[in-house]
Amino acid sequence: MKPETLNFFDKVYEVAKLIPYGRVTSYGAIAKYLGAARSARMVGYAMNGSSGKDVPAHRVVNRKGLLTGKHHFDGTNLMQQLLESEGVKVIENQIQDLEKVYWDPSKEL
DNA sequence: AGGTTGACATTAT
DNA sequence: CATAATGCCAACC
Repeated sequence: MKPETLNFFDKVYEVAKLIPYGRVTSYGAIAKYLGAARSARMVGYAMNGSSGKDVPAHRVVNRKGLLTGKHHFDGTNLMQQLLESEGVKVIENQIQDLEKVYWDPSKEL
């Protein structure tokens, strides 16, 4: 039986799960890796269904390194807490040393 | 079956 | 160089 929508979303989940510990990536990077470079918005949309899955959505941020999606999390600063817990410095929803923790699947993979 | 929305990104002013 | 507006693709209602 089909649990849920098996499509672009699942692909996004797969990549999100591949994000190394203490590392972050941007929606556009994942989208590009999937071949949908212009579907960056879809990636974030897909994360909406990440709830209950093994997808570390807290490791996915926008191109600015800003935790734009923290609004969708359970708590208010939950996302930031998770990132800091992995060694990623986050101040005011903004990731510090983004260039250090940035992980591009298209490059690393 | 169609219209609107969306956790972004890019291009133009 | 900084800010603003539009575009994209696919899913959701």
